[in-house]
Amino acid sequence: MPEVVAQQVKSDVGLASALRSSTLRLSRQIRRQRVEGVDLTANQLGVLGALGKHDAMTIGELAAHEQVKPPSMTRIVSNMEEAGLVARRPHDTDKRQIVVELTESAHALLHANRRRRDEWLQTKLKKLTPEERDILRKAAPVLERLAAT
Amino acid sequence: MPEVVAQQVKSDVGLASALRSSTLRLSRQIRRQRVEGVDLTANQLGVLGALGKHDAMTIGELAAHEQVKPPSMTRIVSNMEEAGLVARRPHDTDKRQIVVELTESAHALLHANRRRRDEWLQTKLKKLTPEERDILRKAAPVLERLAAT
DNA sequence: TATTGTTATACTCTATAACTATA
DNA sequence: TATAGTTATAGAGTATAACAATA
Repeated sequence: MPEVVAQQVKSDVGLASALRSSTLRLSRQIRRQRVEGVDLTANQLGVLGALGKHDAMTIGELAAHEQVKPPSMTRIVSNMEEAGLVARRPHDTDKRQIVVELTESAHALLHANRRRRDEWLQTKLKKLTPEERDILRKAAPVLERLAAT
Repeated sequence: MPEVVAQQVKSDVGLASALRSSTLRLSRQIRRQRVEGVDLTANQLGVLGALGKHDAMTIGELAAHEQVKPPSMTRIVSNMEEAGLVARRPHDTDKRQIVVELTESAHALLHANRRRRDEWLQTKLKKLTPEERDILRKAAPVLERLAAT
């Protein structure tokens, strides 16, 4: 019954509720799409994503970002280093700190994951009507603004 | 530079990419909003959500849904039972199976979480322009359709 | 003296294998 | 004989406490 949905969405309460449920559901499906053969833990994926954005971070920064304690992050980074995903190097000025960076293969993995998810989403978008795609095209910049703040 | 965004979104590739990144980012922020004082593990939250949708599920169904092995689900359910979130009862016809249901307080918790997230989203929506909200109102049913399939 | 990261140790969570009850 | 759930045991991951190096 699309009328019900449309009516709910007229109010701001209904809009928030509709956006919440569809965003959460869609995100779960997107997250499921990733390159096979490489199985990482949730925290490893988090570190990968954080380093993909911030380029270089210290152990402490990564621990705070992923909400784990420093000793745990030491271990996580060590495992990822063994797997060839990250590299440690000394901080430029503060010799106590350790800077962690992504390796080339980790960058490639991130890129491949992103591509796979986009391809999956594209096939889903193809199943919509042209009018629906138009609506989403207009909504995309708004959603980006909503997510950015 | 909004022009760049608008131009990217003209193609289906750009639309998929924009939807992917904004959906994932927004969902992370939504997930962060929840009632305080009640800290549950990811799997406990998953069980809570699954039971919220399907009302009553067996241990085996929950294990498959949360992608853990039956012995792990036995433990998860036992912990949640101690916390007063779920209750076990025997299956109506098959005495081997155990049916798990949410307690009243778990229903209340789910409801409170949903409300908190909606309120948070509403304050974010208020910061948009009326035109942007209109665009989202039109897009909401499309997003629900996209997430539903 | 404070801070960053690591090591040592204990605890929690999950999986595999074995067991019990029911189909 | 097969299936659903539980129990026993081992392995992976995280946290707290103690430690080393540097600020």
